[in-house]
Amino acid sequence: MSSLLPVSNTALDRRALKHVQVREYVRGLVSGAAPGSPAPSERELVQQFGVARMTVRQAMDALVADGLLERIPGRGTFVARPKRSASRITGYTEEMTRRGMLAESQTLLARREHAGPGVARALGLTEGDSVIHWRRLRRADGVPMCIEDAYLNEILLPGFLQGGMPTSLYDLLTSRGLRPTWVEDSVSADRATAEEASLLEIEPQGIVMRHSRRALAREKIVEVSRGVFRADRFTLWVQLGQED
Amino acid sequence: MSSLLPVSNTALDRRALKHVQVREYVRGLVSGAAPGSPAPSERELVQQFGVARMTVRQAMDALVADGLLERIPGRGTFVARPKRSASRITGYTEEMTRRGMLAESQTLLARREHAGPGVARALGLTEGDSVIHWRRLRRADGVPMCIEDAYLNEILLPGFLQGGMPTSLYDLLTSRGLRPTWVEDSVSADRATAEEASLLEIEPQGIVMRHSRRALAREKIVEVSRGVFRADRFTLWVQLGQED
DNA sequence: TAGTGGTCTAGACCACTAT
DNA sequence: TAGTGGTCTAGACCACTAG
Repeated sequence: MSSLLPVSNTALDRRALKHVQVREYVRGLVSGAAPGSPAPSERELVQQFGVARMTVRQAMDALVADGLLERIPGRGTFVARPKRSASRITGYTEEMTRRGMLAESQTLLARREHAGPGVARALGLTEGDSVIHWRRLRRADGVPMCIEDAYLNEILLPGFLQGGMPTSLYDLLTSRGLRPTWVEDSVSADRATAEEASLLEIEPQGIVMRHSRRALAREKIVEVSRGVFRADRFTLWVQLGQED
Repeated sequence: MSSLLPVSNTALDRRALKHVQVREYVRGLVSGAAPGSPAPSERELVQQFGVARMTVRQAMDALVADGLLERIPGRGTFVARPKRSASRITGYTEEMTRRGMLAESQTLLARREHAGPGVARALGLTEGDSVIHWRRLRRADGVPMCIEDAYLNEILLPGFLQGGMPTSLYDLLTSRGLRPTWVEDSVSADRATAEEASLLEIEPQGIVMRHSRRALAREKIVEVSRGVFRADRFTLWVQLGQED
């Protein structure tokens, strides 16, 4: 089904596990291939790599579990068409960029505070513990879009306030290995307060969407935030996927 | 680690695959067990079932992939603590019940219509195709909460309008094997129209949240809906999870 | 040291698909 | 009939953990 390569091209590297080598070899073949195109058969890979079939199956199992390959009994193994997936967990900058808008932020406040009861509970800390409070006015294509208050667990982010504030919190969290892998969001609709209306440049009592988020990375709460969005310029989109 | 059972208690049923039998046996042991408690060791199961170790590993691999078990090299296999997962895909009835409220619905309209351009595109049909249009006023604990317009692909739901309308659309879809496994939602905030305000029993121009959904089952669009929620009584909650 | 999971071998038979 | 993936065997050696 696929052209046989000389063994020298797929020679085993003694330092790596065999099933990993087979897996990564097949992943390379498959990445970029059109959905439905055939992968090498298991017995073909047994020949190429000189390993047992169970070893090849272990490699292929991983790729099938990843959704890259699809097995069809009696026919072969094929490149799977990408499955519809759930929304990626993003912050404001990434989300607006994805929508083709220019994301800008203006820091209104960035300091260490003692956690009040609400923030402490949300961050899983004790009242009075040190937290980072970062308030920004966030624009999209130059127009005010959102006022965001983020509270961060300072223990997880030492030196955060010294480092010069980044544009994207999520980029920074990613670089520290703390990109959220689970979030709980709530969204409601309300009228803006006078201060909010002024900052967002909307009419007094104008409609806003209030967004709250608790974000976890490595089973720890790294971010708690509240965002107030102009309802006339913001629609929330969410995709949800479920197995079976 | 676990008490040995007489072989007769775990005798092999010739009609079922061995790895499935081992898997379901272990699943039974594990369900309800406290996180962290040990599962039988692989070699123990080899003895009990009289199968090869690779067969036991195949069974355990499935449970590990399901997130029920966790392997710790050198120590054993243990009941994993449940991982935080994404929101379950639900309809109104299920969601309100989950929140501890009584969900009731009043059908305002249920009929076959010819799809307009918007609905046709959303359902992946051609303009003029037959669709089911179902409009309901939905209450929670007796109070109006939402006006929902659902459009359904009639080809996927033959005889739908004849069957007596159910309370829960998602229960019906589930029973027909068409429970959505992927949805795309959008949520925005707005002022109610006069008709909406009247039905929802809120002040004219009161604030509402507009929710739209496209729902897929078996790679086909089964439901397209729009809901208008009273903003004073409804907050949207979403959990999102991501691997790594 | 005994027990665990991780990896790997070299076969085997089956049901199924395509030619 | 030849090839495929699905299942299964009966061993083996390794690194690691715990008493």
